[in-house]
Amino acid sequence: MPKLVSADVEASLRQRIAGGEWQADNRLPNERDLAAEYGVARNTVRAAIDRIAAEGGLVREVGRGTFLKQAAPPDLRAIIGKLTGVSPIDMMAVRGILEPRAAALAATNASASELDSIAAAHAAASAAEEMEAFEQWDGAFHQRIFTGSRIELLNYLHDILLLIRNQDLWVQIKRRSFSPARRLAYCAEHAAIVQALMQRDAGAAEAAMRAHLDTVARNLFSVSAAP
Amino acid sequence: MPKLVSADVEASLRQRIAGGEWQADNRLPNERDLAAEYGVARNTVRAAIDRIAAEGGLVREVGRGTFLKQAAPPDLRAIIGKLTGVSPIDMMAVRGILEPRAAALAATNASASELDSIAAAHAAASAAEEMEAFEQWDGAFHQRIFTGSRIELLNYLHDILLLIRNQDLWVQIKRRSFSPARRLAYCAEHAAIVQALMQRDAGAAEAAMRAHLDTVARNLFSVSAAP
DNA sequence: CCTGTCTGAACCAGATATGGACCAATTATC
DNA sequence: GATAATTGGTCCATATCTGGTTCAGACAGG
Repeated sequence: MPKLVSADVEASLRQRIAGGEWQADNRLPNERDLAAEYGVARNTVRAAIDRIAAEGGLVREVGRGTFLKQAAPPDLRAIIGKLTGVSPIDMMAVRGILEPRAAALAATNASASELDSIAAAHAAASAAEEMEAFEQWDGAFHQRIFTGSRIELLNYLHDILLLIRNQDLWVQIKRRSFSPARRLAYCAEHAAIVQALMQRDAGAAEAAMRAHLDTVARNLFSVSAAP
Repeated sequence: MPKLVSADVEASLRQRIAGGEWQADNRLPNERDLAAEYGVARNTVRAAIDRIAAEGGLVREVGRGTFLKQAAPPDLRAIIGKLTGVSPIDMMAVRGILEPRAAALAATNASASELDSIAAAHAAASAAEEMEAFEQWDGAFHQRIFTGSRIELLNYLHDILLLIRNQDLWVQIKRRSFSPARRLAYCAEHAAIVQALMQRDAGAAEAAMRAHLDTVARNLFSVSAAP
């Protein structure tokens, strides 16, 4: 039975914090008292507090105590939960902010092999006949541009956007807007981006990406797909 | 009839998992307890769990236990893990991409009350003497600009950035770079942003935000804080 | 007899918990 | 101002809990 005690303590503390138990003076009981209260060793309580404090919800000060931060930080899980309900309009707006800059950064920062990898994804997408295969390589193309930007965090944010993009509702929207003619148009725009990247022309890459996203947005939100 | 015992255990376990018996903490009883509960040898229980785990429904961790694998998709978990290790340089690069655009959008999209709320956060930050209070209002100031952009997804992405910003390591970096003189400089730059927003001047808001982030980045990455 | 399953047991290695000690910074007390 | 008490920070040796592995033997069915 007595196993993963610190996880239990952690859960209990989180609950009590959320319940406002110590909001009066923003101060938690000291570690020794908490350990006694829970009937566990101090190190166990410390492990639990460590995990909560790592997320920024608590501040510890030697000789003073452990304190609540005034504003509780948003929980990542909750954020992700909200992300699932994001509208396609918002999605394209954010892509319109991130991707042109990512392309510009990739033009200057990407290694030669990264550029090759981007070009390869473009080639594979161009060769794809079916929508599924095209979608996959299109996703890889954009992903690799983010990788080429050499900004890790930017890459992670795009991972999150990809999660949204792969959700059912989004997939349906994409399917409705898909047509062979549009696929060809996308490939031509991709080619322009690749060319700009290869020439290390940041401004051109940014502009080409912006034009591409404009096209995608226009197609996504038009009433029906062209025949 | 000692036959098909492990199959029975397997079926029972599957049923209990599906029934949500252990969803509270995602954790199954340990193998020895399960064996005792079913009146069976531990090896038998292990064989049953082996088959369930092979399908990916369970994860076993030596020394910890056997857990249900249902929570977040694995790629999401990976993203969460990576987010905690992001470098400050990356962080500022991404802020430099997102925030000026958010400011521009807020200049055109924010409601009057949202603008008031932004101005209020600026005023509170200006009035704050201690670093902690200033940090809090500074965070609120930037957060409210994202809210004013009226792009939900942008707001969520900033939540994620805030999460990183509230982590221990990041807090230490900020503390090192903090000084009263710099706080005053930040407040002056905030004032310029607020003025541009109030005048609904998207271009000026974007430029003011960009200048502000440049200052912040320069201060963060300089060797030491000014006296 | 041979095969497959279950039993009961032992031991391993990794993760966690314990109980204690000492340190360093802060605060209260004299 | 000196001293003591309080509090978080760090470390350690030890114990316990957990899944991982192996083995010898029992037993049923072909």
